[in-house]
Amino acid sequence: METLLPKFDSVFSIDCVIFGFDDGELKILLIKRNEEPFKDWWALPGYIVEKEQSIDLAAERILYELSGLRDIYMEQFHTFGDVNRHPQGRVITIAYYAMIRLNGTKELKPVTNYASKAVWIPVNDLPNLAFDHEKIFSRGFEKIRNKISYQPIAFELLPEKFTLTQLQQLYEVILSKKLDKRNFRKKMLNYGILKELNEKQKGVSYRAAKLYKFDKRKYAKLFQKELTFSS
Amino acid sequence: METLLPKFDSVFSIDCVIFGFDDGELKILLIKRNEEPFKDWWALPGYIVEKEQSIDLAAERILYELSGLRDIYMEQFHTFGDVNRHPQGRVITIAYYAMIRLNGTKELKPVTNYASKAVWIPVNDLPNLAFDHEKIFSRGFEKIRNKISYQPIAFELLPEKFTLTQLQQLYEVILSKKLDKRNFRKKMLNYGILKELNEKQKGVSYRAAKLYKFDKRKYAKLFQKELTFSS
DNA sequence: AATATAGTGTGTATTCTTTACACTAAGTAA
DNA sequence: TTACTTAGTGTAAAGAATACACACTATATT
Repeated sequence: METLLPKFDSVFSIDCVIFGFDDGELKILLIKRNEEPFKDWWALPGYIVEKEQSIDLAAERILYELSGLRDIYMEQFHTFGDVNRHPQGRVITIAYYAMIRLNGTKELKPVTNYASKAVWIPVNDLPNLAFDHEKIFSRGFEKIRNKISYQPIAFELLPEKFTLTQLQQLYEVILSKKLDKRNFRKKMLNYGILKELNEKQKGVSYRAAKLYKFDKRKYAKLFQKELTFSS
Repeated sequence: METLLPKFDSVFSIDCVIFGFDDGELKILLIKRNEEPFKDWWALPGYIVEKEQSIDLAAERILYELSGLRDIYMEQFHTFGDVNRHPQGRVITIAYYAMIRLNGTKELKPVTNYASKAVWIPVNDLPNLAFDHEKIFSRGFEKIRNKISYQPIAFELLPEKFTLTQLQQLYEVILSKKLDKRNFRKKMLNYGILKELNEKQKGVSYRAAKLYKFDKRKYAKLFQKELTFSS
């Protein structure tokens, strides 16, 4: 039966735009390529889909192989299919994004040698990237910027316990815009998806802020409501 | 250089979910397949991407070949890549959607014989579809339902001149929900993106309604504003 | 000519949400 | 104890969303 399909040499690949937040900066995960083409260039972690692997699983595998990161929930956001996007032939790439929390030092270690290293780079300070990866990144950034305005995705990027100021800073970074402190806090607290903890920030040389936790259960409820439309 | 890419027999395809609105019903474009596999089944218009064609252009071409429709602006919404979604091998499909206005009788005529015919079918009355096309359709429907709540995409589906009642009906169909007439009209008129015409509906056996036109220029302005976030 | 029918078109009060805006409180460091 | 830095807080005003009911008008029917 296979013979019925018209064929030409073609390949599917996956590229991942993985966001992290650290030090007040939004970062993405980049690898240094250790293969032609674009050997020694910076690139999004990405590789070729295997024959017997669904694209979602391929995405997980590829991210793991190139960075050592596992169990990251990624979501597909766009497929890039320009004819000449890859110098070696027709490669269509399916782009995924994820947001993860950087617990201080999350170890990055490629487990294949397609990449010589993997590092977090601030989005405001990106080097030139291989292939059309700058375009892919931009689209991914657009995606989360858009999404954050109707879903509180920011929590995925923060440590488990965070201050309201940290939360606000993250919104400001993603939206590229200053927000009013009082209104921001009022709104966030009103959503009722934050749990106030009996703990305070430590190690700061000024008044320590209260710590909060994201309440997933309440969020699930709220979000259901948000998705309905009233008369 | 081509030889560096690891290969297996694989194919990209495009599938299109094309929405139309007619007679108070939301419809999609289906074709009757004239090829194995799934010969004589209903399916979304879709086919295989050619070697030297970007996926966006391939989408246009494929839609044209299977339905005779041209110059339809389609947007990619998801890529489906389960290993066994196609019985003849590994086929990853990139799904596009569009919304178009059915000017009474827009002629549908496949120009290849991959399809024996193309027709509009109400979304509430779909037959079984080939491959995983039901899944693809659902996802596309979700997409427009979601989108309509923050962008007035409904205009793309209506004739150039329409009444507020028609507009409301379309919203109700897409959202699967009744809306309040007074509030709906107030809101729509408030957006300022409707141009009232000096014409009335004709051929109805009751009081004729005013006709309106969508004002694209004002919409562009409004939409820019919507995408910004205030403090 | 009168009437039935079916959809058009309209206003207001209430509640909720969003915005704009500036000072005091608390903790740390010298 | 003072200087410094960030945390934390309230209110008034404007705007948006909701709930809700009846008179008007064009046509078709008798």
